[in-house]
Amino acid sequence: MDELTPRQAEILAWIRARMAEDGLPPTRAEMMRAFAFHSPNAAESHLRVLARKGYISLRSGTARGIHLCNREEEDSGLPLVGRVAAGQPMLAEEFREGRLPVDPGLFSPRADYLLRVRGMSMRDAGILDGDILAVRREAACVPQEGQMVVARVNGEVTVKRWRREGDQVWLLPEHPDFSPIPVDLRRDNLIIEGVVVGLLRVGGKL
Amino acid sequence: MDELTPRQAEILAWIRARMAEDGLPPTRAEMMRAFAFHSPNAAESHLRVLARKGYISLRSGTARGIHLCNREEEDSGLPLVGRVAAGQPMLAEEFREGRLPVDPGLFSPRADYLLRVRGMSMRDAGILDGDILAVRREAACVPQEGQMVVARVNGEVTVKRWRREGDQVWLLPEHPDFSPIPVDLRRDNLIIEGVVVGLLRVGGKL
DNA sequence: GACGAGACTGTATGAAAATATAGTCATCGT
DNA sequence: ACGATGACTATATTTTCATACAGTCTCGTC
Repeated sequence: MDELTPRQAEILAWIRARMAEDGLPPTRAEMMRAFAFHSPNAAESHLRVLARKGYISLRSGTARGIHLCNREEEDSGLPLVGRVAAGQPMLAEEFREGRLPVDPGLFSPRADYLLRVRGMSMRDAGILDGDILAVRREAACVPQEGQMVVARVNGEVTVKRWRREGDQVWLLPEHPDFSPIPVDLRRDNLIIEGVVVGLLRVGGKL
Repeated sequence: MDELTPRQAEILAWIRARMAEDGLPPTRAEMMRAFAFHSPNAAESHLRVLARKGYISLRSGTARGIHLCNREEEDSGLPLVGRVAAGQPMLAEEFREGRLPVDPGLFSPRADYLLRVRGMSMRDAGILDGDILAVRREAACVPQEGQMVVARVNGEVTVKRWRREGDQVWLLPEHPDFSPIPVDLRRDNLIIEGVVVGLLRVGGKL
């Protein structure tokens, strides 16, 4: 996919906006008016370039025959992250299990990604093995007492309830067979990967 | 909103499909070809009727200026049903708590509606009070052993695990404080309102 | 049996839209 | 200094489209 010049990007953005707004791709004449061109050919040649670079496709001979070639990335839904290896960033490609068609705004605050839960340590909070958590990335922000967080302790990712007493943090499981994880903020490396804002269970063992 | 004739409904359905398929509303000529009309005016007059009845709107003077007026019903997402009173149909307006932007196809089999859970009788299956279940309507179909169902026993709606032994059905809770509900198919009135295909927990007490 | 609504045919017409051709002007890399 | 590229102006030429007008044929109903 070729790079766009600023002008081309501007025009593509406008086309996107127009199509989102009123559902119909623009004509050359409409583009001409919008950008104060004095010739429909200015629009035509821009469309040609955008088509050549793969951002749109044009159906010849048809009115408003402009079709957006969607970047696969900004599709829709949220990325689902599976097992995360120690030391690797959360959203690294290797751990993605795909995307689920979930509206980020379904949760409040909105979710940034989905994480598949392993293990039963949060069973008594109604979170079972295989469940999918909706997670809000809360970069460098202190969680509320009792909030459920996705934390990374010395590289290891875990989902637990948050409790803090000064420099001492406790990551509390919700299952009698598991023990709280003590974290000393002065010694241990603690990263908050996000707070849990929702839960999704689909298929399988309902 | 006026009723449509079968022919009009057929044409509206085709327009919907066309627009979903290739993103562009059809022209009169395209409709003419699709329905083997011999005159573009056949298409034109159908569009006029659909517009008059409020199913579409037409932008005059613009190519492909057809816009679908979305029935609020089939908007998107799924209806969320709250407390259901005895004897009333599941999807009656009175019990709707609104709609959630959830893709029905997120679940498999696909969900038909969402139901908010009351009580803790399914706690040990990871279903808590206030949780939202995705339910697939399974009209007149026998559930699988052990499947979680939304059942209506003598008018009362409940979510339980299904177990059948001949004419005797047991609706099993998943909580030691609750007792199985015995249902005698010869005496009791049992309606399966659907099977549980997913779970959603959003906001609040995570 | 007249009447209107629904579902068309058949023919036109002008505006809307795609698209070609021939240039201008500035910028950038070689 | 030169050619390629980007961003246009200006004018034309077809198609493509929306849309009007004048009918036909078949129902159901009043």
